Amino acid sequence: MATRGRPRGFDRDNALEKIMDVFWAKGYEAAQLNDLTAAVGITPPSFYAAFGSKEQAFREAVNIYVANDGSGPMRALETGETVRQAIQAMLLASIDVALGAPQSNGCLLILGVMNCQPETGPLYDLLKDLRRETMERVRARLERGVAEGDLPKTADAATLARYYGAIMQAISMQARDGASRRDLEALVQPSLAALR
Amino acid sequence: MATRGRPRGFDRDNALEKIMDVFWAKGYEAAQLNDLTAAVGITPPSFYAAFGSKEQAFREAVNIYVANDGSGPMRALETGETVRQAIQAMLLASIDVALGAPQSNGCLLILGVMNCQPETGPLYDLLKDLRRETMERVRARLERGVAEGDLPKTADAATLARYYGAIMQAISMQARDGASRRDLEALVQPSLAALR
DNA sequence: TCCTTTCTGTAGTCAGAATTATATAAATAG
DNA sequence: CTATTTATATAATTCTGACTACAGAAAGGA
Repeated sequence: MATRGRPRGFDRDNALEKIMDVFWAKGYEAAQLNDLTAAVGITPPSFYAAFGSKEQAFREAVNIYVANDGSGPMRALETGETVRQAIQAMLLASIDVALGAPQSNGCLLILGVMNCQPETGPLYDLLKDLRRETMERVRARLERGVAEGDLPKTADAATLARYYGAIMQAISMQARDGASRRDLEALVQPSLAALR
Repeated sequence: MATRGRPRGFDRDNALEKIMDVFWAKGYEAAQLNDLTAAVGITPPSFYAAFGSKEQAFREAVNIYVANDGSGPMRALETGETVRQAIQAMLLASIDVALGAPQSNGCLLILGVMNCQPETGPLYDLLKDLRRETMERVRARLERGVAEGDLPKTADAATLARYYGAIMQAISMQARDGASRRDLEALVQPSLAALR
């Protein structure tokens, strides 16, 4: 059962990378099909044959983003001896992600779908769920910190997890507003004061 | 030189309030002319005769937002004996604003124009400038705190101002994501730890 | 009263953007 | 070689959403 029919004239994975870059740079709604097809170097019918629709392409792009470019902060969270080191590493990795965006700045999961168009609701929810997952992983790490004695028994892991989720969102927003690496790194120390 | 011609059939200021509510709830791009005219109860030609264009209407809406609904945090900043009290009052006022939005949630200045459509660039910059102004007022208050001995001489007012600007942005984002008042208020205490 | 001015309602125009119909090209299976 | 299958390119189609032409209505001024 070899491949039948005319073979695809481009590499699908490679194309998906480029599509993700466009979504990352512009967000879902501002990324026009034009931009997507131009970035890959294909025409609309090829795009639809390969990815189904703009929305499905976005979902796939989010998947590879989570697996690759966007995975730094969550990996950093598992490094370090203490909670404080882990959180700090996560925040610094968030800054890397925010400044590493292709054109614009900020994290795809945070800024990819902001508008409240009725039709983009499902994609907004998709990203919102991923943000919630992120917060839960942070909470798990904080709870471990409490268990290991890094944090006092009275520390509220859920509250602090929400707090550091907020800091990461703010990093992306300020990166979008043009903040420099130095500006963003200056947010880290103040935010770590909450761990005392 | 009394008024000439047929008088307008609606109250312009009242209409502008309703227009602002729609922009606040949906953001600039998601707010369709349909929504705006329906909220006021007028037809498109009346809208254009009174406000010029969607963009100009948005600019006017931002103006009255800054003057009225959105003014709470900056007024709160001037209250309180200590810097800490002032900042805390400002953050709590931000929560009021974020939760007081008509339908959706969050601050108009923070979430009103998120997309990077080329044509919305000027409006994005308009809001970005207002956010920068906010940060500068916070910095001025922090500098006063240093002068008055509320904060150590070594405190970096610019960094802390950026930090509290970030917290307010995060409050709006989390409100948009459905956070409750309790959730948002839980962000305040951790963020105040940076003032020690 | 008649003219000028300005607003209002109906019903469009116009541009932009996602998606697709049709014909053609490039591969495998028989 | 022919048929079948799948991809591609050109050129629509379709829909949405900002904006407006035109005719009629409501005021003031001569």
